[in-house]
Amino acid sequence: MKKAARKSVRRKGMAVTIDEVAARAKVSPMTVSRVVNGHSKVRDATRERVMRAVQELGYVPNRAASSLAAAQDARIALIYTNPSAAYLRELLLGALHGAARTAAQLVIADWEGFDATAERKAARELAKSVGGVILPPPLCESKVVIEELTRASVPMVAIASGHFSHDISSVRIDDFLASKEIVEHLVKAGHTRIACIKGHPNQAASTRRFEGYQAALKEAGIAADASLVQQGYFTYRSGLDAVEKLLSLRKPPTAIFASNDDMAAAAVSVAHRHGLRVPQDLSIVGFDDTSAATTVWPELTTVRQPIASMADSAIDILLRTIRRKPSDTRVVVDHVAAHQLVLRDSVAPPGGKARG
Amino acid sequence: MKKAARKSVRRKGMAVTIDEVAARAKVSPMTVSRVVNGHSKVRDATRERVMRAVQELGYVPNRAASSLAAAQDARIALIYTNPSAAYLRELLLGALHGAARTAAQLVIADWEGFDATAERKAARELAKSVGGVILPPPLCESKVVIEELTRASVPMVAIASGHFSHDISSVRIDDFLASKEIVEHLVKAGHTRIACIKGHPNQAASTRRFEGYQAALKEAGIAADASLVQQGYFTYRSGLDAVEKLLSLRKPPTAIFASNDDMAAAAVSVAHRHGLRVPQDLSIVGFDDTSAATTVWPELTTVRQPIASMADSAIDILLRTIRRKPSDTRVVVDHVAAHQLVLRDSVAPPGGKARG
DNA sequence: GTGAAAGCGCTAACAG
DNA sequence: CTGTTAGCGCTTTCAC
Repeated sequence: MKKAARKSVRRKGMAVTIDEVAARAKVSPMTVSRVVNGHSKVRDATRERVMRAVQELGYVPNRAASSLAAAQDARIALIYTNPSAAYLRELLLGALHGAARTAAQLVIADWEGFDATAERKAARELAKSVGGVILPPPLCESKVVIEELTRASVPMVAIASGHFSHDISSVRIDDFLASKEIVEHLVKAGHTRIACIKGHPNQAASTRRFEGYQAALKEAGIAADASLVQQGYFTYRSGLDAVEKLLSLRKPPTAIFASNDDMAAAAVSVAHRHGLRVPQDLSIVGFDDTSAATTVWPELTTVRQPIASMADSAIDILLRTIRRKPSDTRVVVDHVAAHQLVLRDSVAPPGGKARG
Repeated sequence: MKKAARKSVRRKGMAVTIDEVAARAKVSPMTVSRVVNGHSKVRDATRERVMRAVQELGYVPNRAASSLAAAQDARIALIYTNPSAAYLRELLLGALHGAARTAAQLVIADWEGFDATAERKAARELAKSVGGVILPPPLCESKVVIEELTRASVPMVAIASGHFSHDISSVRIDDFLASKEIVEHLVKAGHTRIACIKGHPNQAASTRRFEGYQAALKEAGIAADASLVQQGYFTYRSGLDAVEKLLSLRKPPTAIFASNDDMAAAAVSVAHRHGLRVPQDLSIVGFDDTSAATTVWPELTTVRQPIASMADSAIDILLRTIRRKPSDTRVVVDHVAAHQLVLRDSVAPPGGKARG
């Protein structure tokens, strides 16, 4: 049997290697590689033979070996500062999925509480050790971070940034349109006194969402009422305060549009504290469709922002940029994902009657 | 200059390699490797020279290359079913940290909604592709999963399982003691009508926590009152129902011990809905110290279970087992992490007065 | 203590 | 369409 595959001297485990598969399928390892990675130029019969061998042997490619060989040493950083648990969970899950899919190495870092100096230092440090960076809000608005990373020519992608800046790539939804649609949903239900809890002022998405709210009102011919607009900061706590003020108004709103689910959940809590039923006495809608939306009772009508799959896409974009030859011109992409209205149980017509 | 390091033909990136560091420090790559990995047998002077070179060049070892060379192709799976967002966030963060530290490759999978058949199939599949598995509750109680994985001799570690079973390694806290302590805290504040919302019956930790509650009461000489014990399922929603029942009692409790933070947060919400102030009219404590505890107002007094660092430890244990020579005897470890009482603002003496 | 040689498992590049 | 060659960057093994 001169067909014997290379002998492994140092192998510890007993994992199946590409050579064993190749031997079994009677092809070269290279062909196996092509089949496994879905390259096109392989005859169907060959492909099938290889697949069968893969199946029979239970072959799983060694990520370490392929990244090494492909020189795709792509380390990608995902840095964050105090997002809600539900938001970070989505972000992490999506990035992890993308990293597994592409064999990228994910580096997670918490930059909570960094001032500009610390941010600059951390960014400089980061630039030395990774090939790309994912920037969720509010870091994607940080001049300091973008400046340092740009200087080191480390590709970045802003995720859910609310707008496209031409400086860096971004993966986002159309926040304006999304919030306009959900406020229109409230209008269609018959509401005219619709309050808005704005998001954190340091984030562009907050502005977009507020503009969507204003646009929906304007198109419906509803006059803007400044007393119905409260500043929030995307946290549950800030939502508590904002709604407390709203419900203490002489003429309180019949519906509340919160700029994210956490604040909407807070609204439900305060409404109950005030003895109001949701949605009969007060309709409430959120934004993002994180798990916060389905945690509370009643479950929230909201807009789905597919954060996990956005993070996944972000990794693709980064990898594409990293693998591009340096000679290629720099490309900045703007990926706008689809949002989706999610109708649940927190909206009813005004006037105390439950929804049909 | 015949010192020139190996020429790289296929290298895409510009990352610093071990050879460059070696050249600069005038030692062999092997010595650099030893220094970087903290092996002992290196002269101090040499070590220092290498460290300086590493520093100056900004060298970061290539994980892919080292895992490949060390044949530590350790793929570790973390599978989960519907934990709360806050819980999963901690789990993910910890596992990610451990994976980055050790160059293990993390595989995350959602097994939500699998029946026994699907679980068995998935476990069999998983066994073929990973070297170790982390099992958070309730999967760590799944006979089917443990059976399949044991049969394939894939090392597992149960995390936060509530007890040690001798079948598989576990990383946990002492749930009994932890809950006993927090209930004692309630007792010390003067409460005698202390309710308990139990956790999901499919998890051993639920039982331990309930036993801790009972023990604290017994030691304080407080008679058990079955009407003050409600079944919960660790979800916010189940907490809502349980507390609703508790507060409708002719003689409602003055304090509630919820078996996790999500249910405690639900308790706060229901209390408010009933017009009760927390903690003046009702004290509430949780368990875990996830972000749910600090999201609500007032912030919850709870017991900290260091989930993230437990996940991190789990990876270490798995790796140690995986790397052990097959000839070594099988070792099952029981790692009990320290819990910690976290005093915040949700507890006051009974009788309507705020805490000093 | 330190170094030289020999791969780990895979894939880019180039033949055929 | 398929195979051959030559490594990717690191660590093991075994000399010295």
